[in-house]
Amino acid sequence: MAARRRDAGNAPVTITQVAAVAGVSRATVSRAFTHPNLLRPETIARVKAVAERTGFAPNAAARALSTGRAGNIALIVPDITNPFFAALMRGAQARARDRGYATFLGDSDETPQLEDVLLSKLAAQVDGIILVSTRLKRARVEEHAARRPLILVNREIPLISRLLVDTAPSYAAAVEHLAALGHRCIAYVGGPAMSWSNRQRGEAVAGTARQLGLRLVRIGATRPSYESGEACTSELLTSGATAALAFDDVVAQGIMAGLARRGLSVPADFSLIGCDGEVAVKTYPPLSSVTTHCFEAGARATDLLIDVLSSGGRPPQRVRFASELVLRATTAAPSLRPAIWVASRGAEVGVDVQAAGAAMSAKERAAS
Amino acid sequence: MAARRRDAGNAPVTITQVAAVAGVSRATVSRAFTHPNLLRPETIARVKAVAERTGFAPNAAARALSTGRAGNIALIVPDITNPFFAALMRGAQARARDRGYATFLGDSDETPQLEDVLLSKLAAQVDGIILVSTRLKRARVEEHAARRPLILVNREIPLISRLLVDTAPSYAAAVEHLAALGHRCIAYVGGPAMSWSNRQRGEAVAGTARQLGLRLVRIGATRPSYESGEACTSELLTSGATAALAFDDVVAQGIMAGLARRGLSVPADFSLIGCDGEVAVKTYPPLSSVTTHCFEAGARATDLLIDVLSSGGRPPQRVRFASELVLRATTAAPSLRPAIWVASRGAEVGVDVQAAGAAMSAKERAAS
DNA sequence: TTGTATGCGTTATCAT
DNA sequence: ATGATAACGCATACAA
Repeated sequence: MAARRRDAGNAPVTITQVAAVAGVSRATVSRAFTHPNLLRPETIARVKAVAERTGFAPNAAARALSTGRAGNIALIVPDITNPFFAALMRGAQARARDRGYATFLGDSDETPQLEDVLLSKLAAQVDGIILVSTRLKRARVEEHAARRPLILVNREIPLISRLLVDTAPSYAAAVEHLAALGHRCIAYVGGPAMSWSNRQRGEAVAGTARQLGLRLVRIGATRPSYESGEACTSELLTSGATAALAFDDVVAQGIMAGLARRGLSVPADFSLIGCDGEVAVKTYPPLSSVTTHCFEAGARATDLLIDVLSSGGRPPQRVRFASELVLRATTAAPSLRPAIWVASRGAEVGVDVQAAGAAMSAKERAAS
Repeated sequence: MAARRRDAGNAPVTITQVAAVAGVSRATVSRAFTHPNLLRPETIARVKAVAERTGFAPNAAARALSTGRAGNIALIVPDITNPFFAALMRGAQARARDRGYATFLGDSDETPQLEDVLLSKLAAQVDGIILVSTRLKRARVEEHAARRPLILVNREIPLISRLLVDTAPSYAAAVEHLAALGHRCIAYVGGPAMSWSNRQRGEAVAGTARQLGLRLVRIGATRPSYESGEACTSELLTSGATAALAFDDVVAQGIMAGLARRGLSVPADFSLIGCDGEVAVKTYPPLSSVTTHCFEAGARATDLLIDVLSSGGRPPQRVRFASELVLRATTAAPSLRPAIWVASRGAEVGVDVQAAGAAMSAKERAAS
């Protein structure tokens, strides 16, 4: 029983106490909050007044136990600090709030194991789950989906409702844009191997490059991070490519820094295109990028989940979400001087930049 | 009653069913999960086997109702997409998971009203709340704190436990650093008026500037965003300052872009220092910045809350969290040519950059 | 329009 | 070491 926990003076006030004070039954108090239309206005007023005065707040657990509805959803993403996921979460959470749901947050740190743990723990107290860019293997996702209503964002599994941010046409357009500018050899700097988005983007780039007779080099950034983007720069430069499409803005931003450190300027020496649009507007020069409307996508994901919840067992939906290529200031005709040549020259000229970089790291190390 | 909801085929399996199949009482099943030490190993094994086979998962609502503990905490922040809060959330959520708690996410979109709504709705189903950088007025915070255990991050209210990321010494050091470089007039580009951090930083800057005989101009960025940072640039340049301390990295990043658009280079023409450290390492040149160790701060905040939860009514704690000034590559001796002069010259030279910017906005508008 | 009675699934007390 | 049973606070079918 719970009574023994009530040692503290400020025990939460319950429906029973409100009923006693207001001189009505517990059912009436309950109805005053959940079905006001069944009650006389004056009764409602009296009950609400007492509730206000006593500081009554419905016990969520009791309500959930009684109704079977928790009024909660869970949102599981690989990395909150990635601006794409952050914006998506923001949209999803805002919409959920507007529709009366509270949102659990799960950050899986890009690891399938943690995803699995989060999924299991959160499933117990939510009505449904939004699983974003999951790196979990299909069978495992299906098992979880069998237990709780679950929708996917950016992952394709036939019998599960899903929202797919369709970047393929935009990546194709991006390749065409680069070709039109005169680029003959381009690179795709990819993201996580298990990522549906990465496969989609890679295929769109490869297909279009083939059609247009462009040479394509593929470079892998395992985790979609600034660091891995920057780490790709050397490989990018030696590859012979004069332009690159990155898996996302964060990777592109890393590449921009890598190029700048080598004395190369974008887009004069190298052209670059990212994806998502959150970081892109904040770089200098502003990054040309495939905009995915992350915030709206999050809101739509919540809508889709709530649809699924209220439509007991209708066939799964497959919602496509459009993206657009937004040209800003990081693409231009290929440089006449090979970037790799400029870079090696830049290494000499830019000695103090490099040195400043090294000194800085030392300081950073000391500071942390 | 709940039975009528069970029309679907896959009703969740309960403790009662597991008990029946395993040939034990419900109490035993419960104990197998919560107090295994009270049971014979073979009994535990049998129960767990049945649970596994039937796919039993404890009903969180029932458990919460019975124990009075939800096993949840809530985290309320002004803006998830701000890298400081994103990193903090990540740390807080990770620690909470490790300590057996699930985390609700609330994004208040920088508005006190929404904060209030979130606080009220989430309070019902959590054991405690972490309220980050709240813009709510003190009395309101105290009311909420009276209902549920609640801790503050970066807000000072005497009787409530709080974690304060102490950036004052680092801002003071930053001012000293600029003075040592030879700057005589500096600017502080502030953040939200209701922000405790903003006040703290502003005072540290003002105090140190006074001590050192520096002229200080204060410029206000209402919301700590890239856009408002960029919007401050003109005012910054006309102010006569040769260096600026920003409220955070995001604002500093906006200023960097604003300067770049005017043909000014950092740090040659203008020195800049930000705060937080997440964005700072990703700009070019890398931004000198006060590192707040956001991730660890989040983890500590969770620890503090759980402390408060388990220490029924001990006196409130006040935890200070240190920060450090990390010098990267955005500060230097003041330019001999006034920045404002370079900027106006840059406006002519950089006409195509400006034009590109304008064209870009048009495209962006069309795309959205 | 309101009251009465019952059950939601779990945990904890008291037996055995 | 295990079983029987009474709460936990609320929502609803049913009665009035």
